[in-house]
Parts: sequence; structure tokens; C-alpha cells
Amino acid sequence: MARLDLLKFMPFRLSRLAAEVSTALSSEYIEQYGIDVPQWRVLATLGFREEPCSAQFISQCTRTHKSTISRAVTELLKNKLIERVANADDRREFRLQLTAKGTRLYEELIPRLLRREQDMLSCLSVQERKDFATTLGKIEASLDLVQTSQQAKAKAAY
Amino acid sequence: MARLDLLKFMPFRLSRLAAEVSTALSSEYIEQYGIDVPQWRVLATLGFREEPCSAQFISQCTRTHKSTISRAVTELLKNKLIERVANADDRREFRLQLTAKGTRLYEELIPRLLRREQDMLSCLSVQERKDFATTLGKIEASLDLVQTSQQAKAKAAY
DNA sequence: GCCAGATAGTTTCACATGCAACTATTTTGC
DNA sequence: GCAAAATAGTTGCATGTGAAACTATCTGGC
Repeated sequence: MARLDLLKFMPFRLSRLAAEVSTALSSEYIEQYGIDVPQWRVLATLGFREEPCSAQFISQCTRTHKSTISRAVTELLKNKLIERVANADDRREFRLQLTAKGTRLYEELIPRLLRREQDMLSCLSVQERKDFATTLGKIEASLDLVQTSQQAKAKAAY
Repeated sequence: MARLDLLKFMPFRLSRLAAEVSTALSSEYIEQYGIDVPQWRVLATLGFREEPCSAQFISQCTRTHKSTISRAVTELLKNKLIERVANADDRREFRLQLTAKGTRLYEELIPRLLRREQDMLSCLSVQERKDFATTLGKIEASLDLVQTSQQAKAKAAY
């Protein structure tokens, strides 16, 4: 009879690990700034990219449902952490960018989150971390998870 | 100015990967058997362990909230996939076990899920898989995620 | 033996999220 | 140039989940 040890089953382990890591990390911005995970993803995308982005773009590259992004954007606008400008070329679309306040928050948050990430990986050697990242990359690629705006467009064109 | 590429940020990558893997996998039992993830976790625990388990035990070793497990158990009982027997030693607790029907479903499901897991890891060499599992184990251990019934009890005793 | 606190399990509540329908706009095919 | 299809974004709805309150039972201190 086939048996399966849940604790050694990769999908379960990933799910459990991701949940734990996410909880540990999000406490950093939820408690202190009242920002939730979708809002953080919007800020992270806008802070990293140079130019303003559309909600659609953020949705695609964070792989977060567009309604979730829409609600996160609404909240961030209300708190004046981001602002949006109409796009003359396409009036369905808005360009989103960080406000000065949003940029300050972003710059305050990033070093702390990067430190937390390093803390969580501190149980690994430098080589192990590299290998782990590489392996994750292979799995992501095989599941077609590596989504850039270019690929998103290419896909849509299919 | 510190920047953070979400696509290279481990917490985000784990979250995205876990979600994708979970969706890909759960279609195997959701569509065909109408079983959701918490229900699957209950079945997997009961099928793997020899003896009947309490809901509490399942909750701890799957790290799933007890109310979620409670609801999954209710549903599984309704569908006669598991049964519960009163525990004479402690009448607050019920011992849960698979019914014949539940065992059949379990035995049908396991090989298919294991095959899916292997498919998802097929992009890795044997050595890479081993290393990946080892690395996950280290991170889990450092986050104190490796929960056995013994550890759970030891913790509770603190 | 009894009472306070712990524990197993259930249920209520609040809330986050995905889906689908919707509006407004743009693009495509003819 | 116009109708049909596609797209950006919003919103209503259904559902799943965690926190907390609750019931029933057990345990430990005295």
C-alpha cells in the first residue's frame, strides 16, 4: 500500500513554510504601518521600478488577482502613500507611483525586510543559499512562474 | 537607496511557488472527489499514521487552525470518509480514523499525488532534489516548524 | 473532594480573496 | 467608420479562514 508522509511531501512543506515566512515578515509592516500583504506588493513593485506602473502590470508581475490589487491601490491612495495620474494614451489605465510619503515608508521598510530575509536564511551557508535560489528558479521556470511584463504581453498575444 | 526586487525576494518567491503548487495539486482531489485542502490534510494524516488520531493532533502536525480542521472533519464524517470513536479515557476527545471508503479513496489518491510531486520536481536532478529537501529541512528547523506530537506536548508543557 | 485553570472541539463573527458581472475605453476585423 | 471583441479597473457576491467566545471535560493545587 502506497503511503505518503505529509511532512516529507514537498507541496505541503512549501505551503507551511511560505505561510510561516509570510506571517513572520508581514508583522514587520502590518503592525507598524497598517499595511497588508497586497498593499506591500504594490509598494514593492512601485518602489523597485523606475517608472510609474499600471495596476494591471502590478497584478501580473506579483501574480496577485486584479481585484485584490484594485482594493490595495484604493487603500494606499486613501493613505496618500501612492498617487495616480491619468494616462492620456489610454484612458482606461492609470499610472501609479509612490508619493513622497510612500517613498519614505518604502525606504524605511526595505532594509528591515531584507534583514529579516537574511535572518531567516542565516541557517544556510552562502553556497547553500545560492543553490537554494537556483533550485527555486528552476522549479519556478518549469511551472512557468517567471512572469515579466514582456512575457505577460507575449502570452496575452497567444 | 536600498531597493528590493520582489521577484528575487525569498518570502515572495515561496508564497508564489506554494500557491501555484497547491493549486496544481489540489485540482487532483478537488475536482474529482470534492475534497478541499484541509480535508486532504486530515485524510493524509489519518492514512499515514497507524492509529486513530485526535483532531488536535492533526491540527498540530499539519499546522492548520483547529477550527479549520473541525470543519474539515465535519465534512468528511458527513461523506463517510472518516469515522470517530469516543475516547473513554478523555471524553472531550474523539479518535478519528479512515472508513473503508476513506481508505479506498486514500489509496487511489496517494500514487497520483506522488506522481504529481515527482512531475513538479522533474526539472531537478536527483542530487538537486536531495539538496533542496535538506535545505528546506534546515529552514524549517530554524523556524521551529518541525512539529511532532512529542514536541507539541513538550511545548505545551512550557 | 473541590475549585481554578487548562484542554478538546464547535460555533459565531469579521474579514480577506477569488470569481464574475459591470462600466468605460480601446483595438480589431471587415 | 462601425460593430464586435478585448482590455483596465471596480464592485457585488460567495466562500474559506483565523480569532475569540463558548461548552464540556479533565487536571492540579490545596
